[in-house]
Amino acid sequence: MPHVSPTTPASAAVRSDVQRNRRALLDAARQLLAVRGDVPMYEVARRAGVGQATLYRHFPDRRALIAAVAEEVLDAVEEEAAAIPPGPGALEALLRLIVASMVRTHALLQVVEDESSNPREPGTLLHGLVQRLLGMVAERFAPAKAAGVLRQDLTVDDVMLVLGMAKGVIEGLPADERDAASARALELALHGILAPRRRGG
Amino acid sequence: MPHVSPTTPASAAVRSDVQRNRRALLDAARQLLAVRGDVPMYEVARRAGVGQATLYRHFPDRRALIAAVAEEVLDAVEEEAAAIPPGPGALEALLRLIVASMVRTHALLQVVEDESSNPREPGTLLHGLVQRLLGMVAERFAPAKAAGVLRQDLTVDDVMLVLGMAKGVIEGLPADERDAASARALELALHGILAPRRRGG
DNA sequence: CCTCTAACGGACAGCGTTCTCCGTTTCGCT
DNA sequence: AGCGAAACGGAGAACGCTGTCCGTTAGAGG
Repeated sequence: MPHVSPTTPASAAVRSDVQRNRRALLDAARQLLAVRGDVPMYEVARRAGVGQATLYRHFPDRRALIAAVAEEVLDAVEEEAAAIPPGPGALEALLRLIVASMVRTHALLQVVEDESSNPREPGTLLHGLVQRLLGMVAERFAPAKAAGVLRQDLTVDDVMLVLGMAKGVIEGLPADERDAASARALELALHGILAPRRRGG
Repeated sequence: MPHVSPTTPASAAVRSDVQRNRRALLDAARQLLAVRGDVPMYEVARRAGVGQATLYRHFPDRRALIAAVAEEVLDAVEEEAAAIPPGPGALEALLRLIVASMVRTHALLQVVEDESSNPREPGTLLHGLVQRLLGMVAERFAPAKAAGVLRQDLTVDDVMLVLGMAKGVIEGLPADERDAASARALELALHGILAPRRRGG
């Protein structure tokens, strides 16, 4: 059997409708996840204009869909982050970027939640994404700390904690208030709510 | 009909089993809500050792039960808060108290979530509790601000935002890490993650 | 144009949860 | 002890959601 039968190409090219549907599903999911995190699967299918079976053929379950959306969002964040000039201020800029993206999709919120719940446990579908997020932050953390921009007792975990804090503010807030509230929250996390100290204590 | 029939007391005293069951239900709910926020109602009934119908007779729906638990927790917080010496530092102490209680029950998390989602909309079952929480904070906010302990651009809303941030850190975290993580988060929110400024900027 | 196959879609089975119905028990009073 | 009323409990109806089944459709190559 060194050759294949006529009508069965060895490795079939991806059919056009498959690509199209996958795109439609991801777009639909992203749009719906922008508003709420607990979107029913059939809503996603409906919005994408496909049957539920198609959805499940592309993504074996709910988590897989969320992960796929989150992955695309992370891609976008990474791309935007690439435009940030490296240096002590890069971490702060990255945080603003991430929080702004969290406002736009609950998929990223899931990633942040997963990070805080089981930081080191692999096996989760989201784990790879958590690692990516962690990596992006860690990369900018070191220079910032070295330059003395950050408190000296700070760890990367603390920075991730800040993302968890932003999550708390965003979720359950009507969409049109998320931007302002999360920006303010990040501002508070960066500078604190107490009056500036005179010295370095 | 100025007098009542023998077997129907005008305003019946609360039957002992009613009181007992109500207590058992609230205790069961509080214990279960300490771990997770999405406890099934029948679990609460089972833990309390009563039937589901009894649960629903006492609390018309899920939200009513949560609200009742939250109310008791808020009572406790208020009592503890009374022991805080008034003054500029009272707000910070109160925040620690509230966050510590949020760690111990998801009922309070619900209140905080409700606060952020519709701060001014009455009608909600939790609205009264939100008001109480808001009141407790506001009471200590003014002195702190006047004493210059707080940043001068700060509003009470910002302080509530800090509670929302703590919520984000707490929820979805395994119970045994909540204390440390939320305390650290509060610390960050109070002082910020950036290095101390030399002057007052 | 024809055929083969992979992909599709709607309907539905299954599940976990909320809330209700109704026969039975318990309380409080005499 | 006896009685009426109120509260109880388990069983189950109703619901929303997830994930699957199978007859039908449509893509791609000959």
